[in-house]
Order: sequence, then structure tokens, then C-alpha cells
Amino acid sequence: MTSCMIADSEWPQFRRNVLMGKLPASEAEFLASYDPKKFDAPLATVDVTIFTVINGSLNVLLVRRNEFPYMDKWSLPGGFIDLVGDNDLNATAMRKLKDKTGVDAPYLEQVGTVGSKGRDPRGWSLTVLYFALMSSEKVRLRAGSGASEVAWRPVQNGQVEEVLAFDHEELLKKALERLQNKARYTMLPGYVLPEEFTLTELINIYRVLLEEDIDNPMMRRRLLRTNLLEETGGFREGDTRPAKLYRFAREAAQHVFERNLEGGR
Amino acid sequence: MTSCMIADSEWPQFRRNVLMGKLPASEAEFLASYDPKKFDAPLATVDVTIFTVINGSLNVLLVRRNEFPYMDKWSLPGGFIDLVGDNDLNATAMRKLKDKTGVDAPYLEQVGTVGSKGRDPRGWSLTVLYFALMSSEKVRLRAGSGASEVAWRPVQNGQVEEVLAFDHEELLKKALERLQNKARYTMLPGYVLPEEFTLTELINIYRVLLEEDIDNPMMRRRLLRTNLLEETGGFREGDTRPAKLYRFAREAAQHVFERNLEGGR
DNA sequence: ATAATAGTGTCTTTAAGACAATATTAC
DNA sequence: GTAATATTGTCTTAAAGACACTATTAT
Repeated sequence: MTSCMIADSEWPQFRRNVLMGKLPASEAEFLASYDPKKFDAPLATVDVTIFTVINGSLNVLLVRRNEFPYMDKWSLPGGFIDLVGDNDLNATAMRKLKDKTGVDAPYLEQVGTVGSKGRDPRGWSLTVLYFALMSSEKVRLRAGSGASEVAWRPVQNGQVEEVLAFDHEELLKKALERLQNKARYTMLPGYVLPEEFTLTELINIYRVLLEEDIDNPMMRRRLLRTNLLEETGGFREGDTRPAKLYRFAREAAQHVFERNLEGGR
Repeated sequence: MTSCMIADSEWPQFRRNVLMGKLPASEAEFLASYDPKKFDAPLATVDVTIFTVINGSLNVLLVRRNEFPYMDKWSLPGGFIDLVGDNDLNATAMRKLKDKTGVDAPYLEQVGTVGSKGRDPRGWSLTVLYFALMSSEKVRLRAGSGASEVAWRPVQNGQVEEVLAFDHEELLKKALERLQNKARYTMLPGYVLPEEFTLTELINIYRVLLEEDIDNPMMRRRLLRTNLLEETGGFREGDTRPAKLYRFAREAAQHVFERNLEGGR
């Protein structure tokens, strides 16, 4: 038992200490002699799938890499954690987001983490995937570091036209799947709209995301029943009957409907 | 622009190469000279919250650490990714699970990733959190590497009695929250039962998890309507009327009810 | 027969879904 | 007025929830 107590992969630093006869006696001593860089740690990155709707179709923010590997290929914005500047993972995600768009997103959520031996040619790597929702209105795209170009690209059937670096096509699918699932029982889709919007605009986002027709009266009642939409007092004027403008109450993103939209499932 | 193209934190290895005048010309050349260990990468671990029900109460598997830091403290089973042996994150989670219990779990799901500067005294660290569900029946607990003791511990109000290492109390809460949420619209709770079970046993798990009374007739219909429970033909005999035994169909874990249990929300 | 648990029947309520009808604007 | 979109009304359906009732076993 004792001989296999420390597995090879588990604590290289500890093992090294043991082999050198330097078994630390206290936690303080252990930490003082501990060097995190000697660990066999995977590469760790954060990637952000930023969605918006432009002219009634779903778009995602892509950047063109200007570094190896996958130089000149398009990818989701993302990169390494800044061990000095980033206090936690969310900070990394928000930094990446702001770096490319110049603004904060009204909604940001962690999707999950993908890690494997083969997903990055440099070695074992994992990436913590986020998705963000924002209106494309005030955004001024900036290439920032690591990218030569930034652009919104339309998403169709869970894909963009471009071939993406790494496993980012898979990541995009995962993020979209999460968003589509949540569209069935939350108000998240609204966060791709500017702060003020009409009910029809909001319902149209659901139509785009779920790729199915949605009954306007039903959806209107479903949304209003939550009491998380407040009238701004303003109207959207057009060639036809003006529509009331609404905004979300603060807790709207947390709301969970008791019943899912059934739709085409 | 060019001067701030490569942020300090982003590509130390690349920066080093640039400073040394070794700008690689091709991806192959770049990869050949690439040394992942020179990266400033966070510590990366995988932790698994393994739930079961023993004598009608929710239990979680804990291990007592026999290594620094937090030596002798209880914690969730987990540890470093084996860059050689583990092909992906799920493999690490399954390995940790099997290492302590000797069996595979009928259900394993990634909850999310927590990472920050301060959660580990050794430095910036992130952990990918999983939760697993299993029957405690056939399990033979084994301390395995890194632990001096392994034991099931009852969970009450989202807590165990023991003080846990690192931020594992928080991780336990996160995993439990996910499980409780899913109990409202999935059949996952059943995966803490042995392969064959009665409907009343299954409903009782929901009661334990959701900490509220659940109408037996309602729940029975809700479960049976899915057609994902098949009768085994056997009966559980007791002092009273025998109960039919059921097992899950293969896809039962994926099933999502259109409507949530409302309960005490 | 009684106790105890397994299992069925029935009624109410709520929200989704379908679709008809009305309201308000520009022209 | 018409066209177009916003908004309201009404009916159906399905499942949750509540609770009364029946069924089957051991004693």
C-alpha cells in the first residue's frame, strides 16, 4: 500500500521532495518550498462565445488569430488566464470580452470545461467555455492582442461558414445548445437586445433561436405574467400601430418558467 | 497598436522567443520548439462529489487527505489530471471515482469549473467539478492514493459536519444545488438506487433531495407517463402488499419533463 | 378483521397552445 | 377607407397537485 501511495501523476513535486529526502514537516514549510511551475499542468484557457442578433439573424463574434498555432484561422475569442491580473475565471472571461468589444455584456455564463490530450497541438489542454449575450448596437470591435481581425459572423444550423481553430466548432455548438435549451424556460434570449425593446422584437429572438414559429399572444402573456418586464413609457413608432417599449427588471435573467415551451421536441 | 499586441500575460513562451529573436516561421517549427512547462499555467484538478442515499438520507463520499496542504482534513475525492494516462477530463473524473469506490457510477456529470487566485495556498488554481450518483450497495471503499480514509458522510442543509479542505464546502453546495435543480425536471435522483427499485423507493429519494413532501399518486403517474421505467417482473416483498420492481430504460437519464415540480419555490 | 403500504380514480387549477377578434397607426 | 402590426379574448388540452378510494399482503 505504502509503495503506491503517491501515484506517478499525482504529485510530482511531492515525489521529488521525498526522493531528495526533503519531506516537509509542516504546511508552512511545505508551501515555502513549493514551486507550482514544476507541476505537469495542462494548458488552461478561457474561451467566450459571444452571441448577438443582427438583422434578425443570430451572430457570433469571431477573431482571426495572428499567432501559432492555427495562425490566420478564425476562432472564438479567448486565451490564457492571467495569473497576476485575473482574480478568478469570470475575470478572465470578462477581460476577453471587453478586450474585443469594448463593453461589458449584460449576460455572461459558464457553459463548461472541455479538456483532452489532443485538442491542442501543444499538448494536454483544457478550456473553460463561457457564453455571453449582448446587443450589437454600441459595440466597437477591436482586434486587441492575439488577433488580426474581429467580426460578427452569422450562425446557421449551429455553424459558421469559416473553419475554426482547435475544437472551436464543437465549442460553438455546445454554447448554442445551452442557449437554445435555456430559451425554452428563461428570458435570456432578450439579452441580445438593446436595453429597450418591444414584445414583438423579443418574441422574434425566440423564433430565431428556436427555429420555430411561436404564437405571439401565448408568448406575450407568458412573458408579461412574470412581472419582470416593465414598460419604459416609450413607444416604437413605425408605419403601423406603435408598440410599447419594455425593459427587463434586474432579476429577469434568473427567472425560470415552471413549464417549458414544447415546440418541436 | 503593435507595441501592445502581445499582452504580458498572454504568451510568455512566444514573448520569450521574440525577445530571443527566435520568431518561428511555420507552425511545425513553432510546435517543435514549444515547451508547455514554461507556461504560467494554473494548477488544474478534478473533484468529484459522489452522492448516494443510505438509510433514507443523502450521503456524500469524503476522503481524508494524507498530504499537504490541508493534511488530515476531509475533502471531496479529486486530484490532478494525469497528462499521460487521462485522455480527457471525464477520464480523470472516472478514475478518481473508481479509485475510491472500486466501481463505475451509473451517472456522472460535469457541474462546472471554479478557479481563482486564492482557493489553493499553492497558487492560482482551478478545479473541474463533477457530481456522480450511485447506489452504495456494491461499493467497497478504498483509501487509494492521497487519502488515509474514505467514508460516506450524511449531508444536511447542504453541509457535512466535517470542516472540508480548500473550498470544498462551496463545491459540495454547488453540486448539490445542481442535483436538486435537476430533481425538479429529470429522473436523475433514481440513479442513487440499485438497478431494481420500487416506485415508492424512487419517490422517497425525491422527498429526501427536495426536502418536501411529494404526492405519491402524482409522482407515480409523472414517472410512468415517460415510459422510461420498465417492470422487471419481480416484486419487493415485505410485511405488507408487495411492490412491483422497476428499472430505468437506457435513455432515462436524458429525459426532461416539460413541467417542473413547483414545490416550495 | 386490522394495519400498513401499493396502487387507482377523480376533481381542480394553471399555463401552454391555437386562433379569432379588436385596436391603433400610416397611407 | 386599406394595410399592417399591436394587443386582447376565448376555447382546448395536458399535466401538476390534492385527496378520496380500492387492492393486496402479514399478522
